[in-house]
Amino acid sequence: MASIRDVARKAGVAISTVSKVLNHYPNVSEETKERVNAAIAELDFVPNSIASALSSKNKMRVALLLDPKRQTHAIDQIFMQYLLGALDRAQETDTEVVTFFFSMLEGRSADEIIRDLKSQNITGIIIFGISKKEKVWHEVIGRQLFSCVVIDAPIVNERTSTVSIDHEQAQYDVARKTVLDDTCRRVLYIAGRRDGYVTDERISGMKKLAGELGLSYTVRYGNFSELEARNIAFRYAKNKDCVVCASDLMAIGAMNALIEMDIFRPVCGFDGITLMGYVGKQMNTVQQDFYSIGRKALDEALFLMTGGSGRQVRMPYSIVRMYYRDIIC
Amino acid sequence: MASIRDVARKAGVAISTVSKVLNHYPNVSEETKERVNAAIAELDFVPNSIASALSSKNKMRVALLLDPKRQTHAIDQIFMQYLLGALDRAQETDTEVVTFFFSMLEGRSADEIIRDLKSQNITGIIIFGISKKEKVWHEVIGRQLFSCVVIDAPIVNERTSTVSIDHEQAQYDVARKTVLDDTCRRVLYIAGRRDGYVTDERISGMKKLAGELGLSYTVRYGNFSELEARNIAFRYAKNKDCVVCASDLMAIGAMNALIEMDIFRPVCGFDGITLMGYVGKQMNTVQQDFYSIGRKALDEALFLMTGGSGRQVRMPYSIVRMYYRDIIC
DNA sequence: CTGTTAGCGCGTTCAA
DNA sequence: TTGAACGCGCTAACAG
Repeated sequence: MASIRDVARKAGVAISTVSKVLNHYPNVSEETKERVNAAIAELDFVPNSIASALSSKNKMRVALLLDPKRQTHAIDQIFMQYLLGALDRAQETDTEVVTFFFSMLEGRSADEIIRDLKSQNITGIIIFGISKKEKVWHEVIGRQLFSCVVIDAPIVNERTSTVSIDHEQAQYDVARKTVLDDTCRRVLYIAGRRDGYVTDERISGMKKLAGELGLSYTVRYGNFSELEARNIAFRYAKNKDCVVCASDLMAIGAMNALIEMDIFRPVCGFDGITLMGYVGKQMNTVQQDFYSIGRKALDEALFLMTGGSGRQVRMPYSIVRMYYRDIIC
Repeated sequence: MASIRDVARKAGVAISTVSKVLNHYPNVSEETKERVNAAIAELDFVPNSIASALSSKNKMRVALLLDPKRQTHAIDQIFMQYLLGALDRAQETDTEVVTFFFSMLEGRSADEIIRDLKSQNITGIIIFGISKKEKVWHEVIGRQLFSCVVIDAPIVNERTSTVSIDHEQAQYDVARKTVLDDTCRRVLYIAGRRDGYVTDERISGMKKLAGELGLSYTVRYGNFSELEARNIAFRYAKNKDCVVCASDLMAIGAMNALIEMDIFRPVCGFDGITLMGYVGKQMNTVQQDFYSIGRKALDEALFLMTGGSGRQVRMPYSIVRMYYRDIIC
């Protein structure tokens, strides 16, 4: 691998000059700039990112934090989209990124985690998925030692931004479509987990809709579990006109229960995971939503790391974020 | 953040001495070792991994390469397990890891990719999922400039190892159980993709079983698609006694077809994805398999990076790697 | 066994 | 506008 020194030699300039060209400094004449670029091209030179990170104290390194197993396995698809979006954007913006899973830091104190992160020169953290009782992480965020971006959790401070869709409105939209299509009056709403931030927002959406249309609705917590949703549907669906679920996985569970009970009720989910059926095509739009959130999260992290203040960022969402299938049985 | 110099000062030794105890060098007296460790503890010192990577030319940095969208979205769960396993092991062995997705390097030539990787001081690559026609990557591997570990693809050279389960045997086992439980004679085998490495191995397993038990079997390629499997089942399942699929997703598709046709046939899948039903519990064993493969892959990368020669590594697999459900309709 | 010295590859003053 | 020189934090010879 050619180093910056080789380039300097070949271009007949000093190392620092090459560095300046590389980092788009203002005070370099067009002529030498061209000579340097020519040398770079000829030598196939690529700056060593580690050396650069060590030298410039302000190289951005951000940690991506995922928790695949906290809620349910089946949302891995969503995390993948988050991850893909963030990594893509990281590459575009020339940002170094480190992937973590919650489990890798489990059992450690906030101090230990902070040291660990600092030792890796990490200045920004993006957290995909955090519940209300993740005490340690709330402390890490609260200390404001890193620029943090939290997805789907309303935590904002000087150095922390939150990125998410408007879950209340989204749930409202989805439920509304389901209810109106079949003129339902009694809704069974299967929510996620009590300790999840979005859970309450989604319930609010349901409540709002019920208020507007004068519906009756029952809320039960399915904890994003297919099995629990199934059991809930078994128990309550019969006297309802439709089932609205806070996740596709739970929608599958509910539907299976309906099939076994041999009754038909419209069911709708939320995430738009691919598995939801061959209808397929349009679901990809929803996948895109998660991808976009991942990208946006990285941008927001950069924003914070370059001095921006924490804020709330709302992302758009696809209305296709819904599932509905007639069941013939 | 305290640096190595602070530690040296506080312990009253030279910087290099601190470095030696940090890296567990042999020639350090117990006494100074303790003094240094005390200073480290007091100052809450954590070595800066970037600086260390820059300095020691042989610090291991390995790239994890995933391709979530190549086959089908629903196997994200498997990739997550791979990733988790590899990252966990990386942390345990103090190895730096960078996560990539195929899409991030798409369209680039082998040379460009190599430069990119080299510039990041990457010496090892773990590829989770590669098809026969990934020309560029085959070239990168062939050049033997990196220590490569390829999952589920039989590529071995001086610097390349392959890690996988015995797909032939596994498919044999799974199919055998399905066939024997219901004394089936005619099997519909829905394979994956023609360009997938494991596809042929699995078909061999099916063939071997058919030979031993004198079964008749038909092979069709479902390309790991739920929809295609569904169509195949619609077309061929009627005259068969059971359906053996190379993936759970295809098994779901096949089952749905059977339901719509209102006929019953045993169906079995392969991956053991969580979504496969509430039976659930035991499926986790299979998830473990993927996690273990991820871990093993990282170990193998380290082995190669420290001078080991490429080889084939076989991993054990759970027989629960199967799906079977009675359908009442 | 310990300390001194020289880099690793690059960013960044500060003179020139 | 350019370049020499220093330093980032650490590892790795080599002396002592």
